[in-house]
Amino acid sequence: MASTDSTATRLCCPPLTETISDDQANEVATVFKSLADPTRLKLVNIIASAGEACACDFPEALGKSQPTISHHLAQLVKAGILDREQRGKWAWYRVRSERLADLCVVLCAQNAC
Amino acid sequence: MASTDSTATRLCCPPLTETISDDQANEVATVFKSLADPTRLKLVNIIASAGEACACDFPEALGKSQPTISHHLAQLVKAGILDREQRGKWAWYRVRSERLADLCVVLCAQNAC
DNA sequence: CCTTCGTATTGATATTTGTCAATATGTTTT
DNA sequence: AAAACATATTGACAAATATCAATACGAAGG
Repeated sequence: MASTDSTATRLCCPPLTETISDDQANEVATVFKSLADPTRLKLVNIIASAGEACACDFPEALGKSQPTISHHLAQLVKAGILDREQRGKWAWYRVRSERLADLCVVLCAQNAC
Repeated sequence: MASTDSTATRLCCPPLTETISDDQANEVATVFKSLADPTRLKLVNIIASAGEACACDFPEALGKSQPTISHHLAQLVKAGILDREQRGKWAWYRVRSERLADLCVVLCAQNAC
């Protein structure tokens, strides 16, 4: 039996009593996958630390081709990690903090906190 | 310019002022990668919710072959997510909560909280 | 309208990855 | 020592992925 005491004060969220479903596992894995690449992590990090950032700056900042950057950004948007906004001919990106927070909740549910 | 107000009370940890290094990005990406698979997520979830679990139960529980399970467990151990303990002929696994908490810190550093 | 320029898509390729059958390793029991 | 059983490793293969060159799309500005 598990040793979780459900009465204790917890920092984040309650521990899971049931195991996650196939759908949940697939969904969460998809989001983790979007963060499981150094280039995408750096994109998120740059955008998060700047508040928002233009796609035009990433190829030089990361030493990757424009199509590669575009591909990674699209993946992050599809996973719900980034928001995209067109401004004239430039594309600006922001981090969706709630989505990152969702991941924290998942981690906490595995007794991370 | 970023819109982060460094004076505000924060739940988890301070926001990053500098972007992460190549090494950091590679390291964190590796750990996220270990969680970026539905089968591995379920392994972690089962082990976390039970406190500890024996490898012998996973093939049936997850509908995957024994070598496949063994491979996934090895990846999680290598990434530091699981601890392995040999008991007689059985292998028992536990979740390394600190390592999951480390990921929360990374997420929080991207303004997740 | 035509050009320019930023971004997205397509096509191609090398690498990585998830999976299982077959086999090896290692531990316990007889 | 030999048999039995749990786990790990090897080999093989299909599928997914990261990357870039070439090209297409779309929005400003002349």
